[in-house]
Amino acid sequence: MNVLQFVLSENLSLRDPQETELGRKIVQESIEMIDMLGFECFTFKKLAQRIESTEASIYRYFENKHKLLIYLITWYWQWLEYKIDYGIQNIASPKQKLEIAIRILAERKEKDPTFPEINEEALYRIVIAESDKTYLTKQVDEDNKEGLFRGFKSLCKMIAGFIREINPEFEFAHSLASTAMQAAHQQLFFARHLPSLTELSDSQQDMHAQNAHFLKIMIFNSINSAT
Amino acid sequence: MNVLQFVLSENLSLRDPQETELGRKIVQESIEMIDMLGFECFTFKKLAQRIESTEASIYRYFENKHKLLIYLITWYWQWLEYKIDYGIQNIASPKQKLEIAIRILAERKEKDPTFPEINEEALYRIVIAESDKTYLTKQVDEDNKEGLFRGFKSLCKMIAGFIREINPEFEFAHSLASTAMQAAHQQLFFARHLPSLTELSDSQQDMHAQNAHFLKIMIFNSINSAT
DNA sequence: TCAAACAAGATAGTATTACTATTGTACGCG
DNA sequence: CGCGTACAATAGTAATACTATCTTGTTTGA
Repeated sequence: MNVLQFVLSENLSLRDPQETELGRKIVQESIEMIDMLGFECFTFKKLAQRIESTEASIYRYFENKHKLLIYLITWYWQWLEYKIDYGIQNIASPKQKLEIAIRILAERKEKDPTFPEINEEALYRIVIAESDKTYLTKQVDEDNKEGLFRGFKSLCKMIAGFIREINPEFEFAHSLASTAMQAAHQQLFFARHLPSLTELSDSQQDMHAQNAHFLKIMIFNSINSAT
Repeated sequence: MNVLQFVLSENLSLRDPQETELGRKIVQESIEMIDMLGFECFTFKKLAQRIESTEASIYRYFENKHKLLIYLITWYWQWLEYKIDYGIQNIASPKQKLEIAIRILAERKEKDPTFPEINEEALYRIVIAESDKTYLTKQVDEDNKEGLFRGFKSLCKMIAGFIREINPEFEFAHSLASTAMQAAHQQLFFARHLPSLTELSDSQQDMHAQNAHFLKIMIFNSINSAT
């Protein structure tokens, strides 16, 4: 048993994959496979072969691969929120809290021994390349009603809260927070695949620090604007 | 024949759809269908039924539906660039040029009689909901090598150019430009489907003006930052 | 004017995907 | 002992994303 585990929305899975051997295997191996193959080429059939189980068995945990993806992405956002929560303990200054949040958002992700079953580095790549696909669908409204996007929304609210603490007059706290959260990942994708869209470079060592620097400029200067 | 037509990359289509009746129909009707069904539910078979042609005939114009989507999105970015080019005629001040670009980027899109075959309003909705899918794939690097993303990159470069005219010291011109271009559409998507992520509201009349206002705050304050 | 070239319709076929349904079995618990 | 749970095994289906081939009708240019 784990020391810590996140409680994800009930609607995400048919049965809690953290509770059984097979469930944990599904989560663990699907991260590796989606990272390697990309979400479109990833199928339950291939996953079943890899974990030496059957398609039907996987379907008992996740309604379809879309829900599984949302499950993984949600886990990621909860993890980040947990890290930020932890990071701002005993810090009173809202500016400092926001700075810490940005740093954690942008920093390179490494294995977290608290969650031995999750390959956070692979999951991070999945978030960068696939997370938008969770909501860019025709069923977004139904999925949202079921609370499937709480992970992202919750962290956005937290960051927007820091922003409003700094300047309660600022009228676009949530817009700025969501824009920054998206940009944090998009810029890394661009750096790797469409480098002419960004100043970040995949080859530079401090890419993640540079990304945090960019986000800080964008956020802090926007907050204290005379509107 | 049209007065004006954009020259899109050769690699986007197997044969130029602007040249034939069938080609124009494919483009025209695919816009309506993707807007209505969403990209995943849209198929060449359904399109063929609608235009009373055959799947095989459509495949003679576009290798697959992914390329067709890129074709449409590219058309959109070229159209925006053309509108901005037109809008900044005889304007010398870089600040003003950037302001115009932001306004055009964020404003509500209406039918452009210059291009009678294209339903710009539907295409705009497609860009908002589907454009990220053009590059969030495992073949992004090959597609990029073929020059399929020139439309987006070109406009990004243009906007980054305005930014650097205003402040040549600013080190994240392209990052800021790409972030703003993405945010411009994302915020509208959020306003409609995930309203807790934005201050914009689908119901407010001046949503697009508000969006432009948000982007201006973000961009102009970032540019003149002391780094 | 005749033939070659091309556009596009008609038809058929394939591998894969995303499921659903049913049955059988091994294990643990009261 | 009997019951439920977990899961394997197998089969089947509709739809998708193509590919291939053959035919017809139209244009064109020598």
